[in-house]
Amino acid sequence: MSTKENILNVAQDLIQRRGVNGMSYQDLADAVGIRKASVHHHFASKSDMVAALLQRFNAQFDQAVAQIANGSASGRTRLKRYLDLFVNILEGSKLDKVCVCGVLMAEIASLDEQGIQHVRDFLHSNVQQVCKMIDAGIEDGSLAPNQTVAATADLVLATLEGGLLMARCDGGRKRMKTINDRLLGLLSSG
Amino acid sequence: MSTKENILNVAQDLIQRRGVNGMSYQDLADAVGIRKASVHHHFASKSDMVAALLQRFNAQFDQAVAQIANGSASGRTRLKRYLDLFVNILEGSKLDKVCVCGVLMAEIASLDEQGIQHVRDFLHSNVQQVCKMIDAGIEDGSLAPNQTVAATADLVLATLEGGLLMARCDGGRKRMKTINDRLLGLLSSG
DNA sequence: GTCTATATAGAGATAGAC
DNA sequence: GTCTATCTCTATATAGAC
Repeated sequence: MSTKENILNVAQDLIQRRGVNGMSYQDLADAVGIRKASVHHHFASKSDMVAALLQRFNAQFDQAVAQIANGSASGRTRLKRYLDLFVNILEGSKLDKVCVCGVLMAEIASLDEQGIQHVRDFLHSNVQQVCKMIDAGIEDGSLAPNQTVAATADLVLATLEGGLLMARCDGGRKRMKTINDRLLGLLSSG
Repeated sequence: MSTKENILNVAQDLIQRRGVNGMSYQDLADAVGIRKASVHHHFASKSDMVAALLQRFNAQFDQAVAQIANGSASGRTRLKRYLDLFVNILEGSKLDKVCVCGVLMAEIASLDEQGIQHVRDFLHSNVQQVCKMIDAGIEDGSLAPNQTVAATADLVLATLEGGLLMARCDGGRKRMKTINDRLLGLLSSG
């Protein structure tokens, strides 16, 4: 793995645990095993680094979500798998991880326009994909029909982002699963 | 208003907009119109200040919530009023505010044990009160019966905290209202 | 691509005068 | 209770040698 990728991996982990403002070039250098100046060689400024990280994260996450959204399972099953994506961000560690974009939404004032746009892209892309899953679920009868699919998708994403923060703070993976089960129950048919 | 209260007011505003790590004693001093050393006179350390702020915030919020939860309106109406409490955190300004505890959940790694406990207290207290509203709604028939009231209350809080972050990032108050309407619709009877 | 060294700025915090 | 002055540490960032 290249040093550049290595830096991004460490940066993502630290951001998910501590936030952008809680992570420094020194932290990155220490974790990767190089010097601060070497980190600057790969990413001239911190906002450059955050932008590169978000671009990569969005691409990776989009791919995982697309695989679920375009699957052949029922809409409900696809949605369940999507919810599990977020549960699996929590590893059960002491200072656990949450969604990258969840953290950055809370620190949005520290981002430049490019960073903010990446976070907005994450939201937009995810809402769109969740809409597709819900549409499929209504079509195949596994999810309850409703005239507000976009609002429902927004609700799903809000619950996931907020649920992760809550679960990390108190209750862990178990609490996150409980919230997701309840959400899926409310959206299911029958 | 005392200088101490003044500092807390400014601190709360800044934390809601920028986060704890995005706010400094210098920012507070500038906004209040005193010097950094004077801020330290009132709150020796930053974590002292955050603890005092959270204690005050929880007490104020608890009171507002209790007034709603103990009201005579239907459970559904009480829940609606509770959701509106969160909508009203957003003022429609450029860099808008979100829930204090929503921000701190994202920055939980920067808090000491006392601060973390205050955030947990916020969650616990709010979940409890939402449970009361849901119970009342089931009793009076305005909300749909379910065997998982605690999980539903968790879902409500997760949606509110995540919804605020999303709405501030993109869509504003309108988006927050849409999410809350959808949530209330899913929980309502009939 | 990595290093040492340094510049510059800001952070949280303290001492002591008024 | 507020001030000036200062301490110490850490932050982002750059210059230039290897």
